[in-house]
Amino acid sequence: MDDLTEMLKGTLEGCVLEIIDSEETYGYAITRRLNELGFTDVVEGTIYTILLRLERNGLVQVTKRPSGLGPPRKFFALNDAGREELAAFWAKWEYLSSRIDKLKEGGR
Amino acid sequence: MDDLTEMLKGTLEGCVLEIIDSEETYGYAITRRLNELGFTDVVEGTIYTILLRLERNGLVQVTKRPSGLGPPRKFFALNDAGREELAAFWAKWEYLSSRIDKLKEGGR
DNA sequence: ACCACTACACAGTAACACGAAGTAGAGGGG
DNA sequence: CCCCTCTACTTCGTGTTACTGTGTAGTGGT
Repeated sequence: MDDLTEMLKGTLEGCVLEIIDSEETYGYAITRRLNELGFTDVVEGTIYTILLRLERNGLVQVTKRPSGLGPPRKFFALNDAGREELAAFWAKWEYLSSRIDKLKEGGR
Repeated sequence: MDDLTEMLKGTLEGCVLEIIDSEETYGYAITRRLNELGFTDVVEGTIYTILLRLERNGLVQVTKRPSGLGPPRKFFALNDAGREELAAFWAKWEYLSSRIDKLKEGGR
């Protein structure tokens, strides 16, 4: 699938929140997971900027743990604010995708 | 619905293409149509920049016609390139929304 | 004269995903 | 022993996009 970057704006962060919510995990693994899920072109740099943003906005709790096969990992878990943000994201997605699908079906 | 602007990036242009494809129309009317369809916060300034972009990218054919109740209108119609772009947009939307819905259903 | 509605244009802003480069740790092959 | 690969995180700069604000202009109503 060719360039999805513009369409991902605003949704990729929500996807990251969802993944973190389903399991405490770290940047590199999140990137791999997204690649598996069909977001094939998402690269680490993108995810790390999102994770730093989440941290800066106080939506996640961060724990550093040694890895065994590389540098230590920064594990992320959602806090209450993060779960609220995730719920808000899904509400928006629901709203937007329903409108767009309706538009696609020919309008009214 | 609170701020959808980030999520609209990449999709709003496609919505405009779809509206133009369904009927030759002009900026002000497109804005009103989008507002009706639930994109309540979309304003004219946004649509005009999109229309200028479409024109610059050679996706539309433009015709100026007098209005009768205001300044002349610039009517937009898709050309072949525009219809191709629209098809590509829907393909991307289909792809992305299916992946995100799958992620929402709990992943795998 | 003033206001409301229609209609378009344009300069500036903020947010976001991405690319590129770098740092660092662990393990394996020649 | 050095190089390469894979894991893992960071940071700076870039391009695209939607939005905001402001301005212009035409028509009709009060």
